[in-house]
Amino acid sequence: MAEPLTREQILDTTEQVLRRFGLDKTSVVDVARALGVSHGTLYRHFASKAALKEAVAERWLHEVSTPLGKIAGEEGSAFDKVRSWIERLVHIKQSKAKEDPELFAMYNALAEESVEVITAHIHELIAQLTKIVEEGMKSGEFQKGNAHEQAAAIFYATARFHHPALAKEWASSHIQEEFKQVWSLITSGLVKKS
Amino acid sequence: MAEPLTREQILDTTEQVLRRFGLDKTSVVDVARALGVSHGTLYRHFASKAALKEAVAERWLHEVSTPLGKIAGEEGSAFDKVRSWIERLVHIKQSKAKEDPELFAMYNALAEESVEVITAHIHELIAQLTKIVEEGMKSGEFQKGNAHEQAAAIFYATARFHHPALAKEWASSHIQEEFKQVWSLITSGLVKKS
DNA sequence: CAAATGACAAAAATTAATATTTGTCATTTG
DNA sequence: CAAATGACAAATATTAATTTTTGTCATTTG
Repeated sequence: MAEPLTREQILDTTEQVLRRFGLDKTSVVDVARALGVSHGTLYRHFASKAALKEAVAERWLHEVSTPLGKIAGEEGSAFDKVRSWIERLVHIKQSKAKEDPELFAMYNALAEESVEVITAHIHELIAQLTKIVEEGMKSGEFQKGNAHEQAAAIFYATARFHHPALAKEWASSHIQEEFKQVWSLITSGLVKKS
Repeated sequence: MAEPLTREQILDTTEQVLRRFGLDKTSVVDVARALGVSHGTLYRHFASKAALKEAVAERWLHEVSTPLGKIAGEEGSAFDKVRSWIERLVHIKQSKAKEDPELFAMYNALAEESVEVITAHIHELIAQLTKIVEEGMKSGEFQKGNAHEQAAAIFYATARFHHPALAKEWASSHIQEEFKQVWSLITSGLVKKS
């Protein structure tokens, strides 16, 4: 307690308080109380409540992008990797949503308050996918083309299964099947090969 | 005014009042006043305020499904038709959202209150698409398979461009390009043809 | 007598007074 | 003297009293 307050300590405690009280009911005073400091102190570490929430959102999104980045960095066929990557993304989002829907909704609301944080997160994810797609184009597994555009297309074509705004629909008993069908459409294409 | 009140008259006026006052500020009394009747009268035509709103939502969604149904019924190549159908769907949604975002949000909120109405609407749309896909499979334009599943996959893979929950993202300057890339991915597929 | 009314109770929403929260900064503490 | 405090004003949110709204139904109207 005599130690100086760190940014990570504040973020840990902020998350705890947010989980207990919820996004709307959490005040800076609540966070300060949980840390045993005055609320003025928090303003020496974060410029505003918005900046504090932004930092929490950023950290939460890194929990998604970090394991995915590992998959993108592995060895192996690009086809297997792109499939693992997307399936992992879908699984992370859907399992968080299923385990604790309220908490999932709260973190998403938190993230939505910080457009820039979300934008950076999406760019990071598409950059990871781009890397895999580039490999697949080089190895001859995938059709040649603009890897970044192709990666974005894969990401957006699967949005139904990982975009938080569509989380309500993940409760459907067909969602797993639908993902498989979309994935098959993306990989094989609609049009008959001549 | 001596004429008996019709269901369509009530729905027309309800829409007018909703557009003026908004979803939250519109009461059954407001609608009755605009019609020049007592609010008790409306309950002889609709079981509840929810039922009245449901009927408005249903009518609004038919404005989407009706023109699309015409495309599905036309003559011509299945490939052209599936493309026209999806492009039309995307265009209807995005232009409504762009022209009057508040009104678009209101009608969507209205529709979201009636899960069954939305479910029926989506089923109708996918049934239309299924018809086109079936033709394409018969004519040899498309790969053979389960037409309904394939239609659903096309619908869901393009959700980013027509699902109202994602309307915020349609303002992006890249949205048109992204649609083209997703469409090309869906038709040609990611994997290199041997 | 079919269609509409309007008075009514219960539920829901609004309002305005009250209290909390955010953000600042001069002062205090170790 | 760097780090933290706490008193303060302005902005925001909560609460509880008041009003409106929903839905019903016995009565009225054409």
